[in-house]
Amino acid sequence: MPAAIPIPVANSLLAALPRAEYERLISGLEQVKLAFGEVLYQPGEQIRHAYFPNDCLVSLFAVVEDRTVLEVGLVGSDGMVGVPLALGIGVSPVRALVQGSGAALRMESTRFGHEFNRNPSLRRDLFRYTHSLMAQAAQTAVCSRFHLLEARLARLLLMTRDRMRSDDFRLTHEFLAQMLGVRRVGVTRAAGTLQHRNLISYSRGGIRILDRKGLEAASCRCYQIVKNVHDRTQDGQSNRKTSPVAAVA
Amino acid sequence: MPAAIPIPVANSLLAALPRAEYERLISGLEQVKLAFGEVLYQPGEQIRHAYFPNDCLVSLFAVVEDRTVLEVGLVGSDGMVGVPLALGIGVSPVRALVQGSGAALRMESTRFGHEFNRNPSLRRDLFRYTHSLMAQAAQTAVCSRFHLLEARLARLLLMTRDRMRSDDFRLTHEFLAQMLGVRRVGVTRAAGTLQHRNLISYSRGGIRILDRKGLEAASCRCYQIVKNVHDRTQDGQSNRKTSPVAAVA
DNA sequence: GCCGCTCTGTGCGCCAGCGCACATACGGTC
DNA sequence: GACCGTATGTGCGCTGGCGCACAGAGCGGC
Repeated sequence: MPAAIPIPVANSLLAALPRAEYERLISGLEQVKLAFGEVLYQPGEQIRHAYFPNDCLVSLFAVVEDRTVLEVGLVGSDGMVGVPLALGIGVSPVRALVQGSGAALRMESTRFGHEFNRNPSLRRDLFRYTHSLMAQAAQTAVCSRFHLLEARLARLLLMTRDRMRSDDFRLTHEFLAQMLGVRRVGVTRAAGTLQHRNLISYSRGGIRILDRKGLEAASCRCYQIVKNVHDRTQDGQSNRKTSPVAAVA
Repeated sequence: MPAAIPIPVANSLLAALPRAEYERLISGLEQVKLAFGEVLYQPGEQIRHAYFPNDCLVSLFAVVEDRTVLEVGLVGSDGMVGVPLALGIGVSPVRALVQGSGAALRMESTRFGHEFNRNPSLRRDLFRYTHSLMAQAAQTAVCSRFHLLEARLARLLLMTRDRMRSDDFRLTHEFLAQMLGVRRVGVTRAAGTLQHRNLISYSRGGIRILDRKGLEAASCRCYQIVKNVHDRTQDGQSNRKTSPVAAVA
């Protein structure tokens, strides 16, 4: 795909790149459509591509056994799937699963490694994003240990909203249950309560957020904690001139 | 502390450095004694130093509220406290608390930033270590969601053992409870069972592992999963000649 | 050798979420 | 417009861990 053809880039990591670096990168990027349920990585397996979501959503799952699974990260147009590549690691520790279908740009792993080394802005932003993902995983751990399902569900819906940049999206109870590491029935109950409180409405695989503020109030603090880290580390990302890799903020 | 004076370095990250890079680093390192219970970082606060444990042990906690806390990482002589610095971040998302007193080397944050940029071997190893920590956090999340306390306790003891390089260590039920995010009484029960099975023995703040193999059998798979990632990413760390930052393994 | 502090042990009622089983409702297909 | 697959809703008994309260037991200090 020649660099001359403009590709719509909603992905913030790519959009924040200075023109020169962006131009250099774009020739290695390939536009793909990711379908719901598609598995991008399996734990322990080689990472083939880095993915930059444009309008799709990818969940990262820590896996014990095939059904014993918990979401530890959620990647939308704000990030990249494949951060281990930025750390010089070629094997994924998690399962990456497409939760909302849509478009993404991807780059083959070894090529990504080269571009990454040559592109200081990308490097800086990706390190920041990696940090934000770590914080997300850590907070998920406490959260799922201590908080009630209803609050956790609210948090998950809000996180999904932020990454989809939309108030309604397709998502079944079954799938939400997997992400939260609970039974489907548990989600049905919790979602029922939220709907009854007029915070959301849903039917057959579709969810709509009616009252964002209310949902935030119903969620646990973990939502804000993670969001704060994310906002703090991701802002001021564009228009930088110099980009020391490890400048201490 | 002049580079000429040899400091005993048990820390694997430092020990693995090529002589030249090690020499350059050592002058910025200061030896400190870390006392049990000392808090090195608080979430949201500035990171002042990077710490390289020699024979102490530091727990990383994700925090919701002051008492609502879960261990998401355990750092011994195999690693470093302060990995956000390697990602260009100056604020800690977690609480770092000294769990086993002992010696460590530390370096002031901004200086660390500079050395880190100049030192390709350190950079490579630290990125790998960062990845290993991420995997640890992710696995902790699933683990504490799904596994029984007894198995989780066994896992924690094994992880402590590996990082202390010793079969007995000082650790109260109260403290173990904090790490696991459960009541002290829960730990007392679980530890009682493990002792009754002759896998460990303990009394008043001291724990000894009697049967490592048995304890592994009693623990959940998470122990091996995390250990595998760690071993895989950390081996072949010494005697490298070239060190591309993001070589894809 | 006594005191006091910290650490460990036990009992009891409670509850969120589990596993299982089954009932209902929506929506696309032919 | 009948059918079928998928999505959602309800009931019930079970259990791991919780919160609270208190009982012993080791160890250091004086």
